[in-house]
Amino acid sequence: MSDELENKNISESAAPRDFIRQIIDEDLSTWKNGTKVLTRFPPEPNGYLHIGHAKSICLNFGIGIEYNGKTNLRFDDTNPSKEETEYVDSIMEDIRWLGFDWGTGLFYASDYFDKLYEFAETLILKGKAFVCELSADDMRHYRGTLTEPGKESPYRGRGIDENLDLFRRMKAGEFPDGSKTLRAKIDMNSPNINLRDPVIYRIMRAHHHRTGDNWCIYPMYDYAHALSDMLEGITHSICTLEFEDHRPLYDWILDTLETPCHPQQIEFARLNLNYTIMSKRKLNELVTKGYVNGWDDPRMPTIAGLRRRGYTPEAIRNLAERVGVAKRESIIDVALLEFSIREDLNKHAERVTAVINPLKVLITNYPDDQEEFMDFTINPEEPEKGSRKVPFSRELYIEREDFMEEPVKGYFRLFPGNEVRLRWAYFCQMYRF
RNA sequence: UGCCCUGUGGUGUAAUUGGCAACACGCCUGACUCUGGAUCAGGAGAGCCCAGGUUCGACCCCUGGCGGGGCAGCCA
Repeated sequence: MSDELENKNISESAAPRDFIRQIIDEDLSTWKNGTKVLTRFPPEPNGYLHIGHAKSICLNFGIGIEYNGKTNLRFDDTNPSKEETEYVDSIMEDIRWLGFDWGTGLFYASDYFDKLYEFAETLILKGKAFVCELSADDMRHYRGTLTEPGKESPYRGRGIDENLDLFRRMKAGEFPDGSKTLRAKIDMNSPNINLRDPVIYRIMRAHHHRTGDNWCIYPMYDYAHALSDMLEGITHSICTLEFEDHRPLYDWILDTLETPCHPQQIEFARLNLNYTIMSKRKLNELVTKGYVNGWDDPRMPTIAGLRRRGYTPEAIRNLAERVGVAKRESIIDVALLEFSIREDLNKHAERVTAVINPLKVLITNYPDDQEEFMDFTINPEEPEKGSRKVPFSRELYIEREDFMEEPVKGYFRLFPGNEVRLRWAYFCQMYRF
């Protein structure tokens, strides 16, 4: 009995699994995180979500649902100079509209600013971070190039106490913007540029949408992201390909801090659609320069735009499922997006009829004084939706396109001598016109 | 010319992980007097980037090439 059940489950879940789900299956079988599966969707609130984000949302939240796990929504708000609350509101609305729910898992990277700061001091105490005074320009020169190793900053050898003192004073606001940074002490000779003593804190006096003016130093993405994932106990941190080279840094941060949990970062290829702009920067430009009427302009590939355009959440979710998940960069044909909405609309949209370009038809053998109401099925695929009544009489109108005086080959609609069926009504034949 | 990733029909994604390639979209043909942008039935289209190697046998393993993408923000 139990064997049967097991086999059934196996065969039912035998549908092609993408490599991420395969990794999760494997982790579950090796009991890596027990039975826990916790993902997260971490948008930066600096723009509206677009169809590309939808793929990531469906992936992350989809996994949360399938594995009986959860998915957190975490706003990655570590750069106050470009983030706004208008965006966090729109992002939440769009995710809900797509049909997903983060439950109690709503967070902001800024929720962790205090803890992040503590971790930074710990790094300094461990001799793994130092305060650097190189200018942005100098730092770039010291970094080396893709083919040449970098040079160590002259400030790299500072003592722990001095670093700690300086970092505290950075936080206290004693130094001007850009004058100092806190850097991880890793390896200036690394072939991976992300490991050449990356900046983890910068001084920036900007009003933060949540913490106001409490801080004048803000953590960098790599540092904040790894630790935020860790603090939430994320098991699988799914992101796009361009962060692949950042994974060693992600791991270095958690390993060096010897954190109690260490999420696994997994990268997949983002969605690309032909003829479609998928860059937040460019979409932002379209909006701010007034080329379109806002982020929800129906011409925009944003979730809000698609919604106004008439797309349904189902259609978008189906698209995400159809395009799959893999690591190779690809460009999906918009025809697939269009197919998804046609399919969904064909299945669920309620039909009504209208004659745009009318052509009068006289049913010569139908009584002049009679009128009856025909049942028009609202949606043939969903008969439970019932029907509505439409009058039928001697005189009625059809679409001009449905008639051709001289039919071309293959024309099956009304033409002299031809008999056709009037949908949901009678057959009729044309004698004169 | 450093490091990382990637290379299967037109476009995407698969192949129970060594036994000669499936699914979806698109395309073509036929059927249908009730949405012809629908439905149903068929079909064409890749021999898996290339070259060696291992093996009875490789899309799946090894070696070497070639192609595509990413990385030098105090952005994410």
